[in-house]
Amino acid sequence: MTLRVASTRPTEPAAAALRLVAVPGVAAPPLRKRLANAERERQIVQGAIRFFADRGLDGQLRDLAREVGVTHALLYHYFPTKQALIDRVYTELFEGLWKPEWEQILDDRRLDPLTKFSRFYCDYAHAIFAREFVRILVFSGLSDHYIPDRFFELLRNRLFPRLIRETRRHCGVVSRAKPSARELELLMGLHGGIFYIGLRRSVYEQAVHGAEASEHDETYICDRVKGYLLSAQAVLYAPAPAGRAKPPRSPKHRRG
Amino acid sequence: MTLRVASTRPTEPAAAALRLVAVPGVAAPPLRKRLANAERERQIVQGAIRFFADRGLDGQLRDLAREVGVTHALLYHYFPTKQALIDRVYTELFEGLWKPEWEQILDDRRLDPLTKFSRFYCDYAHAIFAREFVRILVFSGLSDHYIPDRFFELLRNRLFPRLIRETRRHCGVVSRAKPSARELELLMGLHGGIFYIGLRRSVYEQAVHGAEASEHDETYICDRVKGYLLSAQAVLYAPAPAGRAKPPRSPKHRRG
DNA sequence: GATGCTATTGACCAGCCGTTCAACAATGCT
DNA sequence: AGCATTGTTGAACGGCTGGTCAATAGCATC
Repeated sequence: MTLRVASTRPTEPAAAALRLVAVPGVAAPPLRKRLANAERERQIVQGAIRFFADRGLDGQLRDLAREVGVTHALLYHYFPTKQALIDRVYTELFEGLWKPEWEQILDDRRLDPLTKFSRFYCDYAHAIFAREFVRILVFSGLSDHYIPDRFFELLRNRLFPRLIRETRRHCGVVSRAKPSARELELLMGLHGGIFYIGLRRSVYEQAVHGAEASEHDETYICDRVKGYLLSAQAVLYAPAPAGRAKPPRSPKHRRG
Repeated sequence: MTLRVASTRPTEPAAAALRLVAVPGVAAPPLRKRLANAERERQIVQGAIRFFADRGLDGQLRDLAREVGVTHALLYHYFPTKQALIDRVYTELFEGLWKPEWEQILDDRRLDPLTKFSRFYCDYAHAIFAREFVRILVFSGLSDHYIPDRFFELLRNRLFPRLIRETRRHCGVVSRAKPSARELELLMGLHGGIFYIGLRRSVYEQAVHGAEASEHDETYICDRVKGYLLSAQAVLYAPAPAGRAKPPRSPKHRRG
């Protein structure tokens, strides 16, 4: 609370003047400023994104308002209810997330699959690793599922089919069959492993290896992409060798 | 609320008798039962694990109490504060999680790296994918970090070094050097990708591919393990081929 | 069956939180 | 300068929530 003006005193003529005196050692109190409707709304939404990403969707409106520098009552001038504000945060966060150019890259006939995968995942990671997005995605997943539901729908429809297609192409497989569960699962290994980077950073806040690797993301991602394409070749589409594919013989090995 | 007894009426002699009449169509109200201290405590802790995993650590004690079938005041007979109960849930969830046999598997000199990886990750996945654990891990990560901090410490100290060692052995590399960031990151690709399975199931609650794959986890995990070891060989330790390793040439390619 | 121990409860408290509203004041218009 | 518009606020309300406590009642023991 940076306000130093006696807030209990009810509207006193001197109050307005008092607001203008600079309190030494304290940031200038945000005096009552009347903003354009759209401008203030933008402020609130941006503040809400940061706030809810930090404190979760259960964060208190009074705290959010304080961070934005307004009274919590003002929030109700712009949004009828807290849920409406959250919904706005959701859509704000969601739209503008998906870049159409990603699909262009993956459909570009001049590029080979490895290049497509690498370029796409480097850029995708860059976009997806925003702290706000990762955390609200997870918060939402733990409660109402709104963001994950929409997000996975996007992935399922626009991304995974293309990636499987390119995987097959890379491996010299010609097929337009629906991606098999096994193909998808191998891809999910790559995809999930990359998302895990964002999870470690924005949720666990653990730097697993010594360096803060943000700078080297691309190297690591390219490593993984190469590895994925290589293993797809060997694991999914390789002609079954004569030798037995030694099963792991785990403790319980039931098969439904 | 299944209680049909007028709860506003203050202690009336007939109240006790009323509790015993079965209300038709409603589950018999849990009449006041006096349990052994340890037994009730176990009930509460188990209930709390399920409850907090579902509703998050912000869940209300009154709701938890209702699920357990007691009054929320009783919780304070066993735990001095809500945080104490959460701490208990944390330790309960955490201890008994790590199986020493995992280290035995990875250190077993009679097994080859592929077998070690496969057996370990199949069993690890089986243990780690418990809905309660995954969700509380994430809840905790989003708030106090207690569980992820401890969990990653475990992974960093007991698991990753062994896995890197086995990776090198599989690739015919002899070195006792500290794992490099690049080695670790490739491993994190595998590890995170596997954890992502649990995330999809217990947090997003999205079945990415058609089938509910719980039964086939082992197949998919073995695929990924094979792929990882293969790619480690090719990506990390392969003698650099004469040809250029085509860089992905992403839009922004700055290097701090 | 009486007694003691304590597990269990209902009632209560203080503070928190979403929501409402009348009053106020910054800005634009005339 | 005066006025209308409306962005902004303080105060209040009702329900929720963690926590407390005296009173009650199940169980063991004799």
